[in-house]
Amino acid sequence: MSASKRLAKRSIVGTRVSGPLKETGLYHPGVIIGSKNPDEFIVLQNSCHTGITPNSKYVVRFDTGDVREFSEGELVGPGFGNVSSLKLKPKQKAFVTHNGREVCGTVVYHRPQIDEVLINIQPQGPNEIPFDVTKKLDEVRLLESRKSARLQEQDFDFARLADMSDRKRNQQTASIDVPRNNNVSRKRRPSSGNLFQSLITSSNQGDDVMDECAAAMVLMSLSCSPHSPHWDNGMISSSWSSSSSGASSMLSANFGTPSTGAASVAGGASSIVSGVGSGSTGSSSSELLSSSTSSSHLNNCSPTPSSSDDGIESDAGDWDEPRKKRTRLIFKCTWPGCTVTKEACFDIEAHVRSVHLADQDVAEHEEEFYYTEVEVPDLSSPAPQPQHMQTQSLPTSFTLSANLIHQNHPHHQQQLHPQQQPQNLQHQHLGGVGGSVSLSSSVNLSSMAFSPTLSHLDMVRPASEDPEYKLNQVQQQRKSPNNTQLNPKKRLSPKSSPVRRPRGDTKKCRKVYGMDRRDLWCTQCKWKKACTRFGD
DNA sequence: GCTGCCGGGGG
DNA sequence: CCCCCGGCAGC
Repeated sequence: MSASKRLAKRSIVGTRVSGPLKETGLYHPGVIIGSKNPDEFIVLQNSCHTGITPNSKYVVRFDTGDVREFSEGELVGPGFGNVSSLKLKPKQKAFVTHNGREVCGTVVYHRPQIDEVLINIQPQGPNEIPFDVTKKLDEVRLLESRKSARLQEQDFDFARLADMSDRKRNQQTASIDVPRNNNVSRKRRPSSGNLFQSLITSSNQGDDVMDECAAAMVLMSLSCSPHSPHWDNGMISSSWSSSSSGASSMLSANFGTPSTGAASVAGGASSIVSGVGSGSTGSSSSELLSSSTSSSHLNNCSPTPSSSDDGIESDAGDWDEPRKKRTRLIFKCTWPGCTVTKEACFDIEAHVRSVHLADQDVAEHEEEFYYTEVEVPDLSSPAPQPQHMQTQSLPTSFTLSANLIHQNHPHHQQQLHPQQQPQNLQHQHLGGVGGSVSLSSSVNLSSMAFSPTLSHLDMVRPASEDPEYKLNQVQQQRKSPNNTQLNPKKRLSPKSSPVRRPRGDTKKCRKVYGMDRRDLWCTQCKWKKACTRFGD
């Protein structure tokens, strides 16, 4: 039950998929680097922006470097098609598990009528010889597994796994639970490992979609339309800044409908809602983060947060376009007392690492927590400077996104999957449930509420358990002048007092069933863990 | 003292 | 991953 095992929500960008080359019909591995959706804006205005329409095109960069577009149905991968629907062609590169390890081979033949795929496995070592294996189609993968299965699991919501195992054991809930109280419940709705997967799933189920759209429309109409002044002026920029504005407040008020409503919307449509700010749910940055992340992939350490991207989450970026031209970003060291600013992320990282972290055994990318982007007027631009564009510190969410940008900076050898990064960060900086030290003692909700999130998972998960919420807390703390914990090691110290979960006041298995009927307890109660059956 | 549950450890 | 339990802390 460690926060470090949780992952942040994900965007479709970065998802590994396999797509067919028209020339050969063979599938090749690649990564989604964006999407194109001609209907997007219209859909958005209708407040039913699920990010998916039948016309969605996904831009996939093959591992070979080729970039191609595919429609949803063409792709195979998490959230997309399944190999089981394919007829594999000879010479198709495929991965299967053989003797407990993943091996790579090429398809010799595929006989769908008997569900048999003969795969020739190439030798993996000098002492091995090629051999053939026969597999069923659904045992064949077109994508290499990422790391171990364990690590793969960690890409998913850890608590979900616990829930699933619990559910498996109890077999008492056929449907997905909705948290009764999103503030303290440890129990989360199972979250898909892939946003699109959940979106598509709900789309396929059909009946949820309209409800989600309707809910989103209600939420949207409560605040403002895309045409409203708030929308045009305040929201986007406030979403990028820590400054307060009426629009933001309004958004937070109107969208801060915690779990009761939001959870029911949880699946696809919440991305709509979250696209305009999830407000006081407190989780703030996620999809904004994703947006920047996707941009970062394309722009490689560009200091511009929302460079244009055809990706599905680039809405803010599109609207941000006019502002972008009038401001620029510099990188400011946030180490207490240090006022160094740099033009390039590379430079500021070098500064932090060499000056502040030089004598410390810090984790990789640790330096990323010690600088932030600052938006400053771009004097080279002739455009007038609107009032709300005074020099502003960007929200922590953006700092994070910048960190993600840096992940792809050439000087980082380690090319992290964008989805892995939040976990990485969290792992390094959050000690346990509730975060380390006094992270949750003073949470500046006001600024967090302004950052929109485009991730529907925010709406599902209690804000307090949102990884990015915690990251925000970390960074809020770091930015706070009252933050006296200068040494990251101190922050990370396990000695630091974790914030204990408030004691639930509802009945627990122990009370309900008593010690003599311990076999009726939920697994968690048996294990002296937080009760999942009567969780608050 | 009872109870909930976190963190850690064994298998 | 399953299971157990020491120990902390709220009540």
